[in-house]
Amino acid sequence: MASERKATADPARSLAILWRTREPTSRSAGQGLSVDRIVRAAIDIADAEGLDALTMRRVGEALGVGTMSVYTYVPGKAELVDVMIDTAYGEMPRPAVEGDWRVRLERIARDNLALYQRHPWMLRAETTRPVLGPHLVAKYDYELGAVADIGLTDVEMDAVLTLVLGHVKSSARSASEVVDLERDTGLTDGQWWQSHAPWLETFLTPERYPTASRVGTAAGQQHGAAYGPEYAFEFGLQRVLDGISVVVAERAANR
Amino acid sequence: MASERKATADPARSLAILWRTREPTSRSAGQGLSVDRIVRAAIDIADAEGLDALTMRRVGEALGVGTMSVYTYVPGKAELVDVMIDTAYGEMPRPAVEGDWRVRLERIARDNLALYQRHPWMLRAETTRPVLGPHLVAKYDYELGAVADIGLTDVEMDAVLTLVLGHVKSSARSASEVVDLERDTGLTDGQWWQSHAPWLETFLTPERYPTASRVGTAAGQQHGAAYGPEYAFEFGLQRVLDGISVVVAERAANR
DNA sequence: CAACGCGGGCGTACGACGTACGCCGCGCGG
DNA sequence: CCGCGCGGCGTACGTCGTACGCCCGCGTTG
Repeated sequence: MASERKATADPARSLAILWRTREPTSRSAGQGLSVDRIVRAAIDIADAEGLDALTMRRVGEALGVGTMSVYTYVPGKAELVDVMIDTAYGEMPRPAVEGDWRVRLERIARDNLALYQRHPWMLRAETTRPVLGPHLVAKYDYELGAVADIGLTDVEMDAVLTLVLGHVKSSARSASEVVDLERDTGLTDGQWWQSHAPWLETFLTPERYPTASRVGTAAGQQHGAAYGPEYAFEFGLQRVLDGISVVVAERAANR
Repeated sequence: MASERKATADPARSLAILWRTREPTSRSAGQGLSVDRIVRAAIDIADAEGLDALTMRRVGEALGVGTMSVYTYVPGKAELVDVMIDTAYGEMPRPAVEGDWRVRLERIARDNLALYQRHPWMLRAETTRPVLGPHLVAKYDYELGAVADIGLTDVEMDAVLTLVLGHVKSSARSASEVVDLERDTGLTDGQWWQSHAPWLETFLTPERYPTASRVGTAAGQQHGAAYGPEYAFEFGLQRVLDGISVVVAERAANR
């Protein structure tokens, strides 16, 4: 079986917790510590102060409990983060959406973007393959429903979803970087570009980098206008959906 | 100016190193330590053993030098990583490609994918906004050239590039996860899915998750056939390019 | 009703890590 | 030929994740 996975979580351990393989003992029922309380506290910390502030000691403190007590319910920090991620997926809405596949996919994209904005730490935590917890599976099932019955093969359906969600994640990451920057420097994105303008003019000269200097300036002003990442998200999303509609139309024609 | 940025690099410091603001002293010229040697050693370590193995002590050892000597040339680990990233961008090819914008963009996508496969640590390191080093700027300038003169606005050109590169990065990340998994568990991706099959059948039942179980199985078999992430990359890339061609055609018609 | 055993809770400690600080000793400019 | 500046580095501190073993109180059993 698995062996010396070191800096990374043991998927089997995470799965056991996620699917509640272990029933609560008579003792632990009621008050006292529990996986749920630990996960909730951990998510609160990460939401408020970021992944770097998420410390096992911090989690213990937040629960009024010794650091090592947390390890009674969770094998390690990596597995805790796995459970946090699945829990976050669990809080997403899954409404039945009126409209065609494009409307549904667009809705899914926006819901996922909102999730990442609510929990920016997910963008840094999801570095390894996500563990197949119950909420992730439910989310996957729900989202696949948006592209079912439009003539795609199963593998294509998966690929479409992967493409859309990948774009959302990229965009969310860009947006999150802007937020981080503002928090860390106290400058808005526009002010930041402006404060670096003299420096940029020194090195990013039109002679050396003709296209980059022109487009970079344009994109930078866009940022100053306070809707840089949002524009990239919207533009990219429409392009992706346009591209998907090409295959969908193809399949419909060949039916 | 900047202030208490803690776990993150000081961009001004990184920029100073990247653009060679400091000229080499008479003493340091010749043999001895240098930013270049440090960065080269660090990249070698990260390529071979991943970002987690990249330690200031490790870098010192690799150069036959005390740990703290590294700090003479580099203000800290975060800035070192910044310089590593820009250096990696510097080794990318920038050929003049024959063909239309689609051929050029496709080539760019493949070159970037190859970069991430050669340096998987970049996928985990590029979590904050990349520092505008000389090689990144040159790369940006080169890649913008692929979509210049096809009727897009400057902001749209930037958005197109962002979209394509975002897709490449997402795909590269998926592919890298598969490689990591194989290294850590000794199982191929297919074997891994197979070993979890009984478990999946227990929880991922068609009754509870009708679509997910069917599509997940199909996608899982695709992985077993040893081209999961590659397929997602190719499929997504063609969709993205299709989507871009829609705007391009629109612009051409309205000219 | 009493003794027991087990499991939740946790104090201490260890081995990483990044890096601040201050000391050397070499080699160049005067 | 001398002094000093700078490259090089040994030590040490604070932080992290977590292994290990102890304690105490509860639920179960005779």
